[in-house]
Amino acid sequence: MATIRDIAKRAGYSISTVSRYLNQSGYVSKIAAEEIQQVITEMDYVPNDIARDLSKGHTSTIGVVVPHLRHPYFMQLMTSIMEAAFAVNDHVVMLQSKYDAQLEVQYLEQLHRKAYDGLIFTSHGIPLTQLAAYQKYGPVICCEDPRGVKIAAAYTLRQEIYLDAFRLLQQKGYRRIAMTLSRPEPVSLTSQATMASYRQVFGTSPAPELIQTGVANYADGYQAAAAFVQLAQQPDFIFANSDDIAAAIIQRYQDANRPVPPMMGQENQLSGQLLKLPTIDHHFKEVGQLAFQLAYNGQLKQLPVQSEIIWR
Amino acid sequence: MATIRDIAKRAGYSISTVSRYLNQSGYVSKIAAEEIQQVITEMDYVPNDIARDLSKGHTSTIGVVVPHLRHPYFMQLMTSIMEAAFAVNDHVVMLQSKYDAQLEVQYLEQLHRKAYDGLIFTSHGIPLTQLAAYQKYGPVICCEDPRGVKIAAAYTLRQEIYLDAFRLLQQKGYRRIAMTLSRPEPVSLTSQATMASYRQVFGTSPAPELIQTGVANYADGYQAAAAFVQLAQQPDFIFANSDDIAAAIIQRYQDANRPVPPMMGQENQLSGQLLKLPTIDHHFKEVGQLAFQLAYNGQLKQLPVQSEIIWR
DNA sequence: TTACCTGCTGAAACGCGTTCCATAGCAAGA
DNA sequence: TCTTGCTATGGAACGCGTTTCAGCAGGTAA
Repeated sequence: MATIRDIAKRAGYSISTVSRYLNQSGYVSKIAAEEIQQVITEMDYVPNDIARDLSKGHTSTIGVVVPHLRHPYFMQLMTSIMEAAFAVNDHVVMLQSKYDAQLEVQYLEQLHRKAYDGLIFTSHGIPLTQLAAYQKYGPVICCEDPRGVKIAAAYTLRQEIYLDAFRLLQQKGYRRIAMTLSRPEPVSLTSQATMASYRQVFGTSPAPELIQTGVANYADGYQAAAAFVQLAQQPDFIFANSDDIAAAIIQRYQDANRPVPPMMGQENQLSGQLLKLPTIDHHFKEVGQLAFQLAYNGQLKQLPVQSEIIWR
Repeated sequence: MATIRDIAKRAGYSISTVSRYLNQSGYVSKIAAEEIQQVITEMDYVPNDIARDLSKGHTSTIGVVVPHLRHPYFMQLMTSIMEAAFAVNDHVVMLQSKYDAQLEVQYLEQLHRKAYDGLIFTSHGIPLTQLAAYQKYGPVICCEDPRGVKIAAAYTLRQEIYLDAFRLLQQKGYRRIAMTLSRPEPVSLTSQATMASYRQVFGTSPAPELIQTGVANYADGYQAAAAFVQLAQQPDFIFANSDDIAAAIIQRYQDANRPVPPMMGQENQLSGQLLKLPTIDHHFKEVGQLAFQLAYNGQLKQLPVQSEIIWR
């Protein structure tokens, strides 16, 4: 492979001049430019990006940590982050964490090692403070309410929208509300927000038999719904953690030939549109864009985004 | 930031010894190892990945070119490629092409510039031969039948499965079959395979009013279905290019209060399962894995994968 | 005693751009 | 005529690891 030195030698100019020509910076005479270009074409030369990165001290790449891609939440975030990165010619590498603490730390260490210019955690298993500690090595952005932790963040105001949602349900007369959650309460902020909102609106915790945790996808939902179907006293409403999961629950009720309770989902997914389910759109597109901006500029801001209830 | 030279100096050993210690290669005495480790810990040192990449001459990163992420085909491929890359500690960067020739060439040039160790095209706008030409700079893998072009490939045998599918439909007595396609025939190999198979089984091309192109997602499908709904002579079967799109078509028929023709989708998506639609599973998971292997090993093999009709 | 091997270490070259700084010709302004 | 100042260009250091190779103990087999 030809290097910039080969080009310089063959063209009869110095490395500096060739570099200046390549980057269109500084002075290069027209004649020099032409001669250099000729040699470049002849030798099929292109500068080596790795060397350039080393010299510049950055990679124009940001890492996005996702537990997995099954949940549309991550998909939507990924997509909008990519879109934003694309606009400024940055690269995005997807990093799977599976909520594995070791992997998450590994990615943070890679930030330290300059493998990325910044790191966005769409979700995480290790404590937020630990993420924050790595900010000395580069931008680390989380996608949740940092609640006092000094870390860059772009996130939806879940608590607020859940309050609104439960108030709406209360107002519509629902009292016995079943729920699915992705991860149990102490671990997941989303679950925390959901439960806290419920308690605030209804004054009590929901009956334990009305809560199913560990529900992340259609299959989980179908499985979890079995518990609801069996209940002697049926819920009068089901608050699912995604439209797909709501769809799975409906399926299970139908397969069991039982009347399907009214329900709502989240994420405004295709399945919800198909089944005309009410849903909550958390505006993840905006969250992703903001997260990227924070990573790109290295700002330590915290940017909340408003969610939206879609009733249908 | 501390460098390996700082560590060497402070520990009183040479750079080589530190490097050997870091990589657990060659000889390092126990005492040296301990002293070096101590200094590393003190100075919070980690080697710089960019420098390492430059030295090694590769990035442990492969690029995956996707037109967009809306189509689940790309999602599934991406996911399985990532999964495979993850297993060997490689990184995956997602590259959006939007079928833009300029962008595709840009990514190929980046391969030349060593930004990636290999490049997987899940789809492409520029000719396959042009992709093939870049193989001199590194592995370039396509995800379609290369039909004689010398390029690494992992792909599903679409033509075969479409033949099977149309034969099945013929056998079930369907004769007036409507279709949705993502891109018009000369551009898209998938569309080509679909139409060729149709012609081979039924002896003629389908009536033009039964074909809708440019249909890539739910919204497109809903739109395109309007044309079918209006037809005086209704199709007796609809062959959609994805389950989601089939779902959209059903929706449109229902919204228009017209009887819904039987139909099948592709991709074995959630919507298809929900609506109990027959479908074709193209086994993209396997395709993605194979594509990654080819990129990783730099082999110039062509690996076809069998699809599967799921009738329900 | 010579030959050779193993354990351990360091100097220096290498990978390949970018950038700072110095040098120099030449023209316009003082 | 002497400064400035701009255009052009080159030398060399720099970014930071990896790797090759030479060298030097101490030990052992021939």
